Amino acid sequence: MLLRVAVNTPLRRCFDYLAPADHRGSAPLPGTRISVPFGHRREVAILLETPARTDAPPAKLRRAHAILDATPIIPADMLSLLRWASEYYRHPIGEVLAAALPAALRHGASPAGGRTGWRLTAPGRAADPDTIAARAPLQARMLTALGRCDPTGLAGEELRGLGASVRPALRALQAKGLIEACSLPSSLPEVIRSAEPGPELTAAQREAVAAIRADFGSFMAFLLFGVTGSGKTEVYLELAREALARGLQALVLVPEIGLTPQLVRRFERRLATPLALMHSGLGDRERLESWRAARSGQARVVLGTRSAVFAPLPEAGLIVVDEEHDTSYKQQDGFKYSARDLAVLRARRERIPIVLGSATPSLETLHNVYRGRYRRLDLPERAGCANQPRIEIVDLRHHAVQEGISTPLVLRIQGHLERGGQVLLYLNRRGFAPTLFCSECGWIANCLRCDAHLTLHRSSHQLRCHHCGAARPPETACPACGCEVHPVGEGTQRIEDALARLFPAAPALRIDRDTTQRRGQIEAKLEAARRGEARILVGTQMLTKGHDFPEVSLVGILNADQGLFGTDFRSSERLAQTILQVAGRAGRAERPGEVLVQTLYPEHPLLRKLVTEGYEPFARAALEERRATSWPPFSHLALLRAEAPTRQAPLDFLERARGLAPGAANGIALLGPAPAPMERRAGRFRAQLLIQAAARASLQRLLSDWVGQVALLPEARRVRWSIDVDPVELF
DNA sequence: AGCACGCCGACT
DNA sequence: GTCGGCGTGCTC
Repeated sequence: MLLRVAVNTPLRRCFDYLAPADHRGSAPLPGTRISVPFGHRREVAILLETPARTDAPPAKLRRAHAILDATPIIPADMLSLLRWASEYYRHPIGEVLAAALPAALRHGASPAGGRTGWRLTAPGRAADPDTIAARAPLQARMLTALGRCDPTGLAGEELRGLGASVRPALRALQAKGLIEACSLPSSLPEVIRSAEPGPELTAAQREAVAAIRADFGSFMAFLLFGVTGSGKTEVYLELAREALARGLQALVLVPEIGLTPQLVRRFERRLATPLALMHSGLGDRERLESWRAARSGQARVVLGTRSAVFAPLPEAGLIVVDEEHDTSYKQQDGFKYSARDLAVLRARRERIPIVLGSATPSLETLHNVYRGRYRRLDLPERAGCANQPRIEIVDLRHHAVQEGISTPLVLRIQGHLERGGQVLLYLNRRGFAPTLFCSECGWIANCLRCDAHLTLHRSSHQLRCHHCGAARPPETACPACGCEVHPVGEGTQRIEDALARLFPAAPALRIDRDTTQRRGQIEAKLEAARRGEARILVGTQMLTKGHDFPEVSLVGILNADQGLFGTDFRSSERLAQTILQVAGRAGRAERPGEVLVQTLYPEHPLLRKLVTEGYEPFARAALEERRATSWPPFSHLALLRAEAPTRQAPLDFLERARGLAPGAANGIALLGPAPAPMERRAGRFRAQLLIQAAARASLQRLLSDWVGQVALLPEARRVRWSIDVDPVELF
């Protein structure tokens, strides 16, 4: 019997093995774990099929060590989705499967049951801890503790509190036959008895729920297009409740930064059901626990970030993707999948409805609505009678600006503070100033390893590179001419300083990656902000995603221009989404909100459209622009990237790769090779080749042969390269 | 990607 | 005489 398996390696192929010597009976099913010898190592591989014959030379064919599961660890439908994704994103199947499974399962953990722990054996129960207390006090304490929890047992972590070297003590007790490993019940949190009632739904919310409910049991993709504050989460909760009532599981995906303790508590309280959480902050053990809870059906709701799209759900009934426009759904390294796109595909294959929620949907999703692929549901009103904030543009060419804050904004801040409102200022730049500059000779503080300026961080007295992390003390004088150097531009630190001078009576709070490095710090800060301890909040992205500040009545966007003329075709879409997401923080309670957007280009047509007419007219205009210029969603992209310690190697590799591609046919254009917009990063030179195709199918046809050939190029060995299908970042 | 093999410089 | 630099080749 032959076993064709996927091994966790970057190789773009499968490997065939003979069944283990002791194997009897029928063939194992695809998705089963197989322990195999691989080179000089032992690997846990995943069975893909049991072919009748193999092309492998007989001399190389080896025997698998063991078949590890009686039933597949990956169900057939998930395995098929993953194989499809491996093909579509051109990523090696072994790594795709590895990304979809908790690492612990590749290290021999059991897919079933609860956590492993320790409990007393019969001799252990009979033993008297006091007899060993003198020579082995830790072992004695363990026996006592396990005696109290007999026969359930205790987890290793629970025993850790008893002393320093827990592991050897456990091993000694096990060797004496006093304790044994056992399986513990799952550690899901205590379920709250009764679900807390939610607010009464608005008419629009009720309509949305009814429309989606009518499609339970079949595939349909919905765009829940709800302005910020319209209560999309209430719709998700109601739908999840409906799924639970029907005995189905719900999968809720949120952006990286959106999975906050408040959101988890809200789901727990309102649904009164065990949740499985899946996010990057989990350890191997916790990840395994969540995976088990989802797979056993014990968890009825799975709440997670990107990778939760691969959660096993035996009774899947509904998928929700909140803030579907968020770019964190696209994995940026390794297996570069889009969790949002795979979620839609998963819903289609499992014949269940999927809800994509956003106040600022991606142009791709809107395009799918306009051409009838997705059904649209609107939540046009803010829940709880708050009005939409009014957005105004401040022309930076016609107003004095001190430290990045224009006079009209200063006056407006003053007004709102006097009336007791809270003010939020958004600036997508950390640090004190974007760089240090000599006005005599033009010298600029540059990173030695990147094509980037160093950012001045005054509080830590450092120049830091935000791209490679390098840091050094700032120059006191220009190294080129000896003249004085000055910080140029504004970062959040500098704004914070400026505010302290402009509004000494109003305490300000800065929230960015620099002030919230420790875990829980951001929660504490947000809580302080919500309690109104700070009158002015200054922050980056972190401040804007999903957090509510009911007392904020004025929002200032300090540097809109970065997004207006960015390097890629998505810049204006991003800017619009950022402006509206930040604006959404204003006026959530009864107070109407005001938003001021500072710009040097108040006449920019898309910005005007956004401010005067709103997101959708903006989006329609932006889509027209995309159509005219043949960018996605009116074309389909793949990006071949390469990097190496020399400038030439990536370009040579990409040039050879380009030469392997069939000539410009089938509406396919090859753009490049060209150096990346930031050519040098962390000491490596980067370049890229963009493939643009009129149709997804022709792009896939090209990639299917080409990527394999590219991988075999001798030049490929001299660079680090990767392919990104449907790239979100073009640098 | 790992990992082993292999072939040339500075140390005991 | 060996430790170890990273080029090259392989993983059923």
